[in-house]
Amino acid sequence: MFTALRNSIEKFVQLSEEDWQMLSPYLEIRKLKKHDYFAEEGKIANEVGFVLDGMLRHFYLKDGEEKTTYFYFENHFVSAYISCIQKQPSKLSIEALSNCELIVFPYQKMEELYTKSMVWQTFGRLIAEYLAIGLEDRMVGLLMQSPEERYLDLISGNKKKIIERIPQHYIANYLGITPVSMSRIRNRAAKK
Amino acid sequence: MFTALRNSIEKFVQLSEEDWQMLSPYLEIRKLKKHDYFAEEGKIANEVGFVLDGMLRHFYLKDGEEKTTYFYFENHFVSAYISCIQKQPSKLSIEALSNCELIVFPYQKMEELYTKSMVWQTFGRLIAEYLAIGLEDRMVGLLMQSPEERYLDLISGNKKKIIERIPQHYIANYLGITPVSMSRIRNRAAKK
DNA sequence: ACATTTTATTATCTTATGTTATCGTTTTAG
DNA sequence: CTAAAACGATAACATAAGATAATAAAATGT
Repeated sequence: MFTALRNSIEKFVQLSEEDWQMLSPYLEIRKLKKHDYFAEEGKIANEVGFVLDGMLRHFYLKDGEEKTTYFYFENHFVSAYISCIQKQPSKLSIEALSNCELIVFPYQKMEELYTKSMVWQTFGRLIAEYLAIGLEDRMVGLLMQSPEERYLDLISGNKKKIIERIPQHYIANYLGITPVSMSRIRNRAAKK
Repeated sequence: MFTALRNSIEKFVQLSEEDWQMLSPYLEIRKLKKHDYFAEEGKIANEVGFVLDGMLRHFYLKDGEEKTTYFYFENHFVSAYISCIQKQPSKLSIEALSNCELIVFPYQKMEELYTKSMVWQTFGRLIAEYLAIGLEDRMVGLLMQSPEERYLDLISGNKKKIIERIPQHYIANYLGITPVSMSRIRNRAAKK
């Protein structure tokens, strides 16, 4: 039932049966319809999800405009993690881009596990480190590459699937450019 | 002697005398002269530093050019942390911008403490979370703000000190623009 | 199946940025 | 102290990106 989640956790730490039992009673399945929200700006988030099926985006509001800055896919965690950690109202919203099936558990429970078990505390550290590594990578791309380089990197590489399944104006946001500009980049790239 | 470090650690976790004794034997003072390196691209980093005095920058190489993307100041940790975590050759170098005095300890020792003590494991998690929060913030700025907005944010706010102590072309790198462009932004801003 | 909404491309115009180079000024190193 | 290097401002030009609008195509909901 929850084996996909367990497998993903075990990429970080090895779980004894006992460890797993500490978490599993608090897992539940949640289905989201396209356009449903998993987290909302202004609310303090306290849930962690794991995507069994579907995809989601997270976005910030600036001057009334939605700026999509991240996507979530199958077999990955999804959460307004920063809001959970800081216990501050979330600055971002998370919306389902398709019908989704998630495993959900309360972040509060996670924190409880941190204090009860060294294995879970370690997991918490490794997840945060993993997050930081991803963010650093992304930031370096934004600082050191041109929009065109970022686009070309995205459509090659292992994230090719991203570009195929997601509306382009969201991708444009993700790359830090306007949809119009991205369309031009695509045009230029196609001619080469 | 090492109280500044201990105070900074205790902003994250409370240390018993015993906890502190686990780390303190491995601390040493290191002095760097301006232009000395604390970490070098291509080498696997395994040191964490704490800045007692001075400042440093970290930079990546792109097409033979140095791109400065972060600065380190007094009372903050400095490390090629990603390289330590991943045990992969560092993609960045860290250079002293002035003569510096650091407290240094091996990251390996940190990892050892993680396994030996829940307090230190917790500290490891909180540090990584803190890092992730900072990176997320920075990334959002890069994605959603114009260079000019980023510059204005930088010179207001609590990081004002940054701009005053650091050569402008490094700041320009940090903001993701060229020194020339930043000079123009300064010019425009001054006229208002 | 159809009307509506969303999405992507293209064109035009404006503006900001990158690139390269020059020129004082300041800082640095020996 | 002096020569060399680093630094910051500015100019000129080319390029790319933002803003806006029009249009066509695709996806969506009823």
